[in-house]
Amino acid sequence: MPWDAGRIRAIRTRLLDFYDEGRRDLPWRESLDPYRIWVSEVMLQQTRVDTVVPYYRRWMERFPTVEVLAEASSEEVLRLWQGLGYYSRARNLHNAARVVVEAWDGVVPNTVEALRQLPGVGEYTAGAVASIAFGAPVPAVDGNVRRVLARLADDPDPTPARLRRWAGALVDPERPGDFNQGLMELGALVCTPRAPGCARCPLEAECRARREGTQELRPLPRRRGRVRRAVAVSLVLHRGTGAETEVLLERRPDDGLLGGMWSTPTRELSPEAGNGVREGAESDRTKVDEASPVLETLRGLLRTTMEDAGLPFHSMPGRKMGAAKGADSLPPVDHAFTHLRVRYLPFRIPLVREDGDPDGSPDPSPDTSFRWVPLVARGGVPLPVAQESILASLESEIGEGAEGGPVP
DNA sequence: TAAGCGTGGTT
DNA sequence: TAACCAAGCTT
Repeated sequence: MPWDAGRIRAIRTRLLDFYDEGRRDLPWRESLDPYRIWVSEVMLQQTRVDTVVPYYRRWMERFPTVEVLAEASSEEVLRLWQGLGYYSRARNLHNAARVVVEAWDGVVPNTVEALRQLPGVGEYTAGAVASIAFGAPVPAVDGNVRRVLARLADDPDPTPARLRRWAGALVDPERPGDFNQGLMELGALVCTPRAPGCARCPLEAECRARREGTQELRPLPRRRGRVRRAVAVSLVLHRGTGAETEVLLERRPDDGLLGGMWSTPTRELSPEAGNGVREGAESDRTKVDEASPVLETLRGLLRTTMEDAGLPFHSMPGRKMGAAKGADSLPPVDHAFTHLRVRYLPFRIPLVREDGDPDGSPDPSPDTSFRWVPLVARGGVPLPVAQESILASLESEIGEGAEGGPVP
């Protein structure tokens, strides 16, 4: 343990003073309601405070209690999370709310061990909720705390177990929630990853890295894996005209990338084909000649989509299986995930309903994951950012030539 | 233990 | 443009 009892007392006092004077006014600091603290901690996982604030306000307006959240549909829950990323957080929070209502009679459990059992609640979140909402003298080690402690102890790469031990010894038993938030606040505002403000740090006198001049080298950056690159074809089937336009969307499986979110049917190119496309791609539209792997992928995607959604090919008069060649490309959309960079190549195909043909473009049967959704309102379904972008370009394309022409 | 999982801001 | 980062969790 790098600090004796006297040092620990000094750290507690100075940190709590710092927090009392400099704490930011944030919406989740307006009450100690465990549910509200819990939601904020989940939203803040790997996400900036400024980004979270508006989401948090909307969430609390719609889901003010754990009971209200538990009764909501997963569709609406994801819709309110749309744009925040890491969507498993929303699914886990929703499921955890149901657990709290059913197994805990609607009362959020007050121990680290019990909180830890809830889906989406790990060691950090359990400690944060237990200390902030319930006053439990337990540590809460996030990225900020890791950085602050690594510098205080001048340890290049402290293990999680060591960090928990240190934080547990330091936490103020009288005000554990404020102490833990103070540690995080210090990391966020003063003890920053680059150019830390040591001159205004309340713990400067206790900081070994500062004394050694190594503060900017602590802690060691986490090495990250390679970012995979991919090219994918997206099929934008639409029917109707103008404000009545609808697009065919598919709900993605609950596990994996963008789980539970809705999307135009999309298929990745093989890695080799994807590389070829990226090398040749310059224009803002995708050219598809007969031998193009893009066209092959689009053909396969079109066929399986029509089959799976139960749409008859005669809803594309004169085109049938040749419909893919008649597809119009929309502008490519480049999107970067944490571990994946995708170039989406969207193609649109209008499905027409001939007079007297009631099966022109029927609704998919309810047991499929497909649905026709109004383009303008997006049907209220949750969409990933890249899909919003694809649908926006369809809107602007359809808007031209419709009433009034393009918007100035 | 390491990889998978989003997005937007900053450098 | 690319790399890096931000109140982590799950498998």
